[in-house]
Amino acid sequence: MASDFDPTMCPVRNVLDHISTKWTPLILLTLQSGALRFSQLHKQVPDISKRMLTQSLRDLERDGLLSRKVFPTKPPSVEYELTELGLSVMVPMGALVDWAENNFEKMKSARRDFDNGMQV
Amino acid sequence: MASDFDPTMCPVRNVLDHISTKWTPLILLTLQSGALRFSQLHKQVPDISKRMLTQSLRDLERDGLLSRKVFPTKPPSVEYELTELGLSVMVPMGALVDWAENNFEKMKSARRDFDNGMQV
DNA sequence: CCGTATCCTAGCTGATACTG
DNA sequence: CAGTATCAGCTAGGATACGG
Repeated sequence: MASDFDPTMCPVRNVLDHISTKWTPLILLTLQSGALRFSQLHKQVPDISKRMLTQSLRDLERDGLLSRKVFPTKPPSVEYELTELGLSVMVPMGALVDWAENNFEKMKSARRDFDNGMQV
Repeated sequence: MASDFDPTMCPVRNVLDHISTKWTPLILLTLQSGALRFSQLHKQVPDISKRMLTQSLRDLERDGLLSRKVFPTKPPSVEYELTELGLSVMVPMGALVDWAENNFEKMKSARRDFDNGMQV
């Protein structure tokens, strides 16, 4: 039953795995307002390391969600910008973010109740 | 700069971390059509282990996204069902799933191009 | 300024066996 | 049927140092 299932063929799993990593949503969200350079992103996405920022940006570029433009200035500068595909994913993801902001308190109180042994 | 940021205070991070685990979206999606028993879920969510199913269900229950009802029959049966909060998150998440299904091919071809060295 | 390379650890995850 | 317990492997992620 389960063995005839190939995870790489499942769009839901496959896509969600790529946009639901620790940093990906925050990066996409930050770039939604417009193109940013590496150092700007590093400042605006709290607590991310350069290593993870680079890796996440590469993954997103690979998936066609953002573009990377290198300006051969001195010192070099690199700009990241959402592609059409990247902008399009921000519609549903934006809705999810809105949900998160609107229902965070409900989840917190549900957790409090559960932890206090309210489960019947 | 980054040190004045508390991840537990960030709704986006906090909520997304909980609904974007490996199994959570699939479980929510499966329960969207109605209540299911543990064994039914185990069959319908491909490749999940009992261990992970139990753990994911507990987390979702703790966050108030689903309810757990035990029927003291012999042998016991347990039903899981989305709460109002769980149903409400399926609106944006359903949109994301739709996006995933509609844009999976685009992502795959973007990846192919990238891997073939098309990056300028 | 924009990365890469290397090492290292925490915790997620699966496999397996057992219980009420 | 619906879990729990235990153990081991893997890998995402962080710290640090270095390079173009």
